[in-house]
Amino acid sequence: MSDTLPKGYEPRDVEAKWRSRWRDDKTFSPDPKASGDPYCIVIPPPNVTGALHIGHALNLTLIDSLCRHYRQKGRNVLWIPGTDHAGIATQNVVEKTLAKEGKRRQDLGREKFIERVWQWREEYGHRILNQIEALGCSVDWTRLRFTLDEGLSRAVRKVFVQLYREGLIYRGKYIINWCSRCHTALADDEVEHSDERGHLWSIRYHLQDSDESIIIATTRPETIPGDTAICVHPEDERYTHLIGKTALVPVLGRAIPIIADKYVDREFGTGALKVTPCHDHNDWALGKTHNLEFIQVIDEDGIMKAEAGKYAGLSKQECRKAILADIESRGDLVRIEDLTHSVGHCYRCHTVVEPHVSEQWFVATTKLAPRAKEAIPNRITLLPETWTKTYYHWLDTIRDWCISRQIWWGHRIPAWTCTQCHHLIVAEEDPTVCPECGSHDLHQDEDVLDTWFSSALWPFSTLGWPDKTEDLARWYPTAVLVTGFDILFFWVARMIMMGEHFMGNVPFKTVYLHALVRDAQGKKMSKSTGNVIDPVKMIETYGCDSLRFTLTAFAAMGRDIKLSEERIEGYRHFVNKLWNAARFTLMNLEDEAPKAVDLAAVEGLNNRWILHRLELLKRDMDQAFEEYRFNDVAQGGYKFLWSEFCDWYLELVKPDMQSAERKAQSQYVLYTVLKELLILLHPIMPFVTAEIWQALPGHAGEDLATMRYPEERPDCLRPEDAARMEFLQGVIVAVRTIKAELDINPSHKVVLTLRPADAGQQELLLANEGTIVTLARLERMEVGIDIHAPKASASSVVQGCQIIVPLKGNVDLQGELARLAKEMGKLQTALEVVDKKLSNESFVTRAKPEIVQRERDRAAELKDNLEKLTTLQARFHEALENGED
RNA sequence: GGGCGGUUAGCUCAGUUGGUAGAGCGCUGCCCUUACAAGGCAGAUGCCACAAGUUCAAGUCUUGUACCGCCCACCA
Repeated sequence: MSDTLPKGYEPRDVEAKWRSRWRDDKTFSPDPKASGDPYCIVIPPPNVTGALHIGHALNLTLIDSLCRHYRQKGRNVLWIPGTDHAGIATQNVVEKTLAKEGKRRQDLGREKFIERVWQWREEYGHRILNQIEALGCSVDWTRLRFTLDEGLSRAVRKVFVQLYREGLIYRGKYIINWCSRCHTALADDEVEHSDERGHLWSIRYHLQDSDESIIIATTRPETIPGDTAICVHPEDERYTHLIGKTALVPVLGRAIPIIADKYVDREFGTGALKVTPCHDHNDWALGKTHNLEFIQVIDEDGIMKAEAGKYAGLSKQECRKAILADIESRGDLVRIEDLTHSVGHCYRCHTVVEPHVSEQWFVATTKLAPRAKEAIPNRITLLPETWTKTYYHWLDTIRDWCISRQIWWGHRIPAWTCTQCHHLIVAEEDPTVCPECGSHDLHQDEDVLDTWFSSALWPFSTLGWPDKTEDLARWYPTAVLVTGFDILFFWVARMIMMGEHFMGNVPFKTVYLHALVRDAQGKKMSKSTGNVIDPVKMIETYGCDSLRFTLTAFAAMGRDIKLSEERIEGYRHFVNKLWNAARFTLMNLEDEAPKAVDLAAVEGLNNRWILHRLELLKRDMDQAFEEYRFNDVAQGGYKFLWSEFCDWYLELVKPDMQSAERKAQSQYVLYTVLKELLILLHPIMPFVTAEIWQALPGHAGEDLATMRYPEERPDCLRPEDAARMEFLQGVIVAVRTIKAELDINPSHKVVLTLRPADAGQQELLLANEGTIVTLARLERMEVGIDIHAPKASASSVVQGCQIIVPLKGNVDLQGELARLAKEMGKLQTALEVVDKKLSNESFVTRAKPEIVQRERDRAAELKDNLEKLTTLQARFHEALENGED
């Protein structure tokens, strides 16, 4: 006996031990020259500001299980870790800490502030990395990257400059989304819309030199000073006579034209619309097509500008009040209605986003979109497939991507303006002199790039691009991208665009979009709702493997995960089960590894059966990984370990351990099955499996993470033996059921009489007498096709074999009658169903012959079992009436 | 308005190519059988949302309906 495992599994110590071993040994740092097909995954880089949340945990667990699995399969696996500088988010965090000191970033100045952010990152930016490690991720720490590190910054510059030269990056004055709190432009998809209750004000605009007037409806009266037109539908009879006339802006009295455009919805409001090109996206478009005046009245801090006349200097909220009061006092406020309308908010700080006109940089994604669209499904497999339509739709309706941000933390835009001649220089290296006028007085653009700009380069920049590195040649394109569907547009689509453009090839061959993790009620987890499950806490409480197994078991493709702590607790039992199965195994092995035997020729139905099941499991799990059916991977392992290995095989093998002739080979089978099972489970639960592995005789000091997937053993596939085993299981279960249902104590040893259906069954039963006696807990058993049995017996039939348990003395005879009746009833209805099918002429002629045959076999068996039970029942009645036997 | 998903046991969900409905948790009863009481054994519970269609055969394929959820667009 070589029990070196402690009685209880202690995840904390074990996990710490293996984490440091994997780190110190650089176990997951592959050599690009090593053999094996390349398999690379880049981490979706978490924000440096971030703490590991349950969504990361799911994402990283799935990626890690893939990496570990394909490493076992002999692929040359590289998983690159890293973090994202997260421009706005990080700047916000550091600004908050500054605010506690009573300072603003402007007080420090740009340079000092950035220094401060780096300093913050040095201190706190590693938290998320430690958490990634705590989750057991097999990343290569020697290749750790950061979106703002030196190499990636070079990549960003090169990309920017090239796109600029190709005309795919341009600068221009456009209406963009402005967050006045973050003080920066936002891309369209950084704006989150939500419905809010507001008001719709109907306001009368008087016509110039006329008594006529027109009533418009608006939700934002504060923009009235910026009105430069009124627009109606060209076919709206209420207003056709006014088209071309001139109206006056309320209070300010400025003259504006009344124009017509089909864009106007006649049903909404009054059917007349005020046009404020500088403060509304649609009005901007109207302004462009109708060549209107552009008057900006709200500045980037939300303060009314001089153009707003008497309202200048007011906040936009104050202005709204003031202008409404003025309009009302003139009798031109016609109506106020409640209105629920959607309002855009900053995805970072949730401040209401203001449409704002300013000079910004754009990537012409409209030009890059077609190739990215066509990549799927031709060069990239998108899973689940259902996202393809959504992806296409987004690319079809895409607008150019606003990439400049008016913040300090990020990649500064490599563009300089000559203060002398205003020449614009875009260059990879900082220029010192203006090529036009020779001036040295150059001013770099103040803006930085959208964080997602550097993220878009992640799959090749992390591999060393723009240098021609060995890594890049070896591992690009990467194998698969695993991420949440919420960043399909932010990130995935843009990586495809950039990969195609700069590498001439897609960045990954497969995209697997996993679900969102929700709470038990299906609500999104959020700190404010207070329904978050903290993975770090879960790891501490239940162990990392429990958490990982739970997440994997629920990761069915295309479906959200509803998670609760109870489920994690539940799967901890599974970890424990594995641990104890291993302890049992070790207790039954010697100090040395058992001597190998020819597994294809091994004796014992138990051994042949479990080896057969193991072969099937190996195939199934491998296939499930290939198809990203993570839930099936987990379920397959669960079922095998618990329902087959523990519930049956370990019980079946116990007698062998007392048997001189069986012991040696059963020890080897037991050892082999456990070992291979550990390998199979390792990708999902790396720690507990690694710990058990090194405790196995012959494997001391070994690291399971470096072991290969078990070879197939086709000789061990024995469906006939599996069927025999199932028959024996059926017999054992039948006896247990009789005992349980007739309130016979399970430990009460009965004499079992078996009347097999044929010689084959008889032989099988006799050959496995020990097994049956032990597992059914018998005094002894008697076998014979016509063997005598007491009439006062409980009975059952399994595959035609009669199971007879004598009911001597104080037993519930009525109970047995009821039990028999119930069992026969079940058989009866089943038989009726099958008979009905078989008597259906068209079924017999049209269904596949093998299906028909199966039904016939089934009918025959049901009929046979039913007849036998009927006979047994008759005997039982006799016994009741006439006394014993 | 456009798109997508869901509806299966009390709860949470699996159900690959159509061929006898499954798991976990929970529940009931019995059992401390020396790996595990975080356990073992046995049991109960389903008009697979509704309707029509295709088919010998539908949880599975087609169409429609209802309810729930998500995404995108618009919202003066």
